[in-house]
Amino acid sequence: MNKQENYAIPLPTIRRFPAYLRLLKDHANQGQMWISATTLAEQLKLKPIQVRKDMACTGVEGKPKVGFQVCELILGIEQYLGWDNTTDAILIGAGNLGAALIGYKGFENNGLRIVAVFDKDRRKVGSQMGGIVISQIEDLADIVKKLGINIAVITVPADAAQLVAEMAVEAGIKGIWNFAPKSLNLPDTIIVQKTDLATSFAELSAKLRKHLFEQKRVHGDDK
Amino acid sequence: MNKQENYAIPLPTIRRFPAYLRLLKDHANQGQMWISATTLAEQLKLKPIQVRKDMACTGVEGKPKVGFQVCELILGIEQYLGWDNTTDAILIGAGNLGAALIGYKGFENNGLRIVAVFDKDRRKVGSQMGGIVISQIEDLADIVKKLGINIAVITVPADAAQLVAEMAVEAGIKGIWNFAPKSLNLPDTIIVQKTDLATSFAELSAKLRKHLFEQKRVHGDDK
DNA sequence: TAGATTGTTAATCGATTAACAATC
DNA sequence: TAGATTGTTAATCGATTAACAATC
Repeated sequence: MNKQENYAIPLPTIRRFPAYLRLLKDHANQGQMWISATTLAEQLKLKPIQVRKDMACTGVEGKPKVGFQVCELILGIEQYLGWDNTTDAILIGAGNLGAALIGYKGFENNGLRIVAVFDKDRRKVGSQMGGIVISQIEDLADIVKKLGINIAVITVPADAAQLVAEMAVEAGIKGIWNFAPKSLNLPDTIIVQKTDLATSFAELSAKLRKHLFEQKRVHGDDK
Repeated sequence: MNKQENYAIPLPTIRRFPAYLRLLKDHANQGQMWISATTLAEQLKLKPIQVRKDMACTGVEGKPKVGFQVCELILGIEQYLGWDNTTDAILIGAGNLGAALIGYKGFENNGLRIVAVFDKDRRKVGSQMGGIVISQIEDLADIVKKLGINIAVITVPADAAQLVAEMAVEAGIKGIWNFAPKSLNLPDTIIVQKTDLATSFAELSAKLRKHLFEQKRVHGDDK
């Protein structure tokens, strides 16, 4: 058992892992063997001490004056996230967002493979999306059970989200990645992760507002 | 000047604002005039005290025993985020993700209106995406300046992100919403908000891992 | 009125940052 | 060796949670 399995890694650290991973892979591709926390921090606009703390969570040890072994860090992060193995998942909702996600190159890097796509629109059923034939939603339970799928990605409109989520859970799905702007009401045993585009835009809006406000003050329009 | 302009609202609170907003609008549509923090908390799986603290940030005051006026809260949040007025923006990268975002109904609700779309692929130029004609990227500066646009949404592949971001900044863009999985290197004066799909998936992966680990322990497979 | 709910003040919790000895 | 970098321990900062008086 790894040391870090006992103590939960802070959520902010987990959120930074993917950015580290991409950067580390870039460096690995360029043949770089070692990298320091200082360098990583600079390229991601973080503080070196924070990078060192984050790297400590992976269990990988660095060498003073040299830094960390790039490959070790990559493996450490991938192992922690379970991205070293591929996990099969289904996608529900063959709209624009679903298409974008399937086409999104990142999926492969994150160890997620969409093996079935569902849509309630009969006209879409039978056609392909990213090389995967779209199935009718009535077949969801059968396919999930047959393939032993645990994860569902939900990209249906908000008003359909709760219903398809319940269908997925009924079929045996354990984890849901929800892109619908709707809070899902499911048993506690189901892991739900929401990705809300509006949340991110709210952050931008707040930053812009603050920025404009501060500019105003500097220009003396205010007190 | 509003009281809350002086003190920054916590980022976690800002991140929760969009979910509150959607729920409040649902209630408003159903003709509900008042709502308590307790009810909001229940529906979003938060604690009542947290909702009260968040609502306090909007400057809206509630009535003991009754709760908050739904419309007031909606206006309070929208005003803070600047979502009560429409802001024009451009979108760079007419791929699947760009199409999904333009089609995404949420944009209108968030006061963001895409008025121009750019792509470097000449074959796409001239065709439409969500009712907007795609322009060649060479015209970006002219259009941004002519329309006085401040915000750019970037949905190009990772390796093109830095370049188009620099073009946008050069043209006068002040805020960037970056969907490309690449850390942008821009002047401090530019507000950059990234939306990283892998970040969200990393959270789900960590939760699943923890869940599996705890299940294992319960079943006694591990000390 | 009684009880639910608000808003405020204080306590707790957790993440970030600082300081510094250890080390290659 | 000297200096850059690590890892650890302590301090700081900020958000969440608890407690409780005020109130409709």
